[in-house]
Amino acid sequence: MSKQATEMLKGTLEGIVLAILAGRSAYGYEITTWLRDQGFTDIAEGTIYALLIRIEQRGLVDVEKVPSEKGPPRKVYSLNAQGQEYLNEFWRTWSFLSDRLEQLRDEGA
Amino acid sequence: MSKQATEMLKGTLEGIVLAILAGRSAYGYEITTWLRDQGFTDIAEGTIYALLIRIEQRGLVDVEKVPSEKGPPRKVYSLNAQGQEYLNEFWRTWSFLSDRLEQLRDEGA
DNA sequence: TACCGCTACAACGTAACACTAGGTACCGGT
DNA sequence: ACCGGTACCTAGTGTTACGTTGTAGCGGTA
Repeated sequence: MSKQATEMLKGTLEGIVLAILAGRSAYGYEITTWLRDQGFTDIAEGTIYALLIRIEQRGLVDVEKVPSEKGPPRKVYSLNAQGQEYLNEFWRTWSFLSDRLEQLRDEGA
Repeated sequence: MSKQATEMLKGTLEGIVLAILAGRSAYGYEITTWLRDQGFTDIAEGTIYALLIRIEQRGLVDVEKVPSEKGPPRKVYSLNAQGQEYLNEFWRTWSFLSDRLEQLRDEGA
């Protein structure tokens, strides 16, 4: 992946995953494949798992172990109230940044 | 500053500064105050200077020392061809990310 | 003269995060 | 018995923004 994309993902990837979980519960492998389908072809699996553990430890998500037909049991994550609040804050921060950047791109100054 | 904003700035701040320099030449202190005016109230001075040194070493900007009426001489930065190309790449990367996020926000999934 | 505040730049160590590159384990089909 | 797909996890590395501190020139003021 381009170094630009890597750095730009810092902070936003967390928001992306939380936003996904706001729509529906999901497990790590599922999120990874979904991201790949969306065009994030170069996001490493390990990155997602590390991120999920982080947000779990921060208490932003609830976890449930669900046995799978194939392979080891799935850890299904779902956004809880605290996570929703954190996600709202994320959208506010991102909107601010997004607005500034759009302005810069249009005005050229 | 919120930790979210801090992380989200990684990668984007560089693009922001390059975008500013695409519009006009500027020196560190000027950029810092401009950013503060734009609402980036918590960006540290040291952060900007470190960033400017980085992009200078990568050859994205040209530098000219200009004596100042007040204080030490200014290092005036201006975007060169390579920097412009890098900036274009930045916009492409950012557009991709921005599109995905807008989609997530609207669909809620 | 002595001091303060503003301008302008730089250096040092720290925390957070995504990446690379592995590893473990379970299952079905050949 | 083996391989590929599913599903999860860990250790170490590099980049980046932050906080803090330091240097230095200049103008105003007491």
